Amino acid sequence: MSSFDPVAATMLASSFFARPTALVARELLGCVLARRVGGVLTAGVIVETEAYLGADDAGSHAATKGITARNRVMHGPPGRAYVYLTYGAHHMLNLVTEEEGAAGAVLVRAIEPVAGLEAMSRRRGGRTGPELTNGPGKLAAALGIDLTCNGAPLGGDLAVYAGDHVPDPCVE
DNA sequence: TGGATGATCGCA
DNA sequence: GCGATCATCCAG
Repeated sequence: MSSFDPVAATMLASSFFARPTALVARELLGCVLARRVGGVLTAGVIVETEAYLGADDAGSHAATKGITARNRVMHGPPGRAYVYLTYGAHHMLNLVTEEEGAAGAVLVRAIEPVAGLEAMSRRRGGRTGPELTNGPGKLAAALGIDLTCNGAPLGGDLAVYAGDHVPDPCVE
């Protein structure tokens, strides 16, 4: 019963991502990231995100003066997946934010698996536990995210849903 | 703590 | 065309 139900959940529309990156990153916390591959549904609650504004963030790939093939997706329309391979062995799942023309993306650093645990564990080489998706590269591998998902629009095999009850954010 | 590993960026 | 960098993960 702990399984995630995409039918009852509300999928986040592109308008949700067409907002300030920092805000989207914060709002994404608690949301459910769902991935469907070969009819197998895997999903996890986003527990940690990192906002990458782009031009102002030196760590972002968009820190360069112009738009490169890699940052291209960042500058594109929101509500799309930006998959990036780093260290030659790990994929990073980013969600493009801001409206088209503005660079922005949110890196999903960690999620808590709620559905398709077996599939995730299987992809992780039989590993289990919180370490399944306790890291950027881990969650991408667990969800089966690869470079083929780069630039893929959300709503298909990859989508983000709002939790049944989003906790009231305490203003700090 | 350090190594592995693939792709990308900037410059000549 | 070459060298350097990268938002990490795993093993001992």
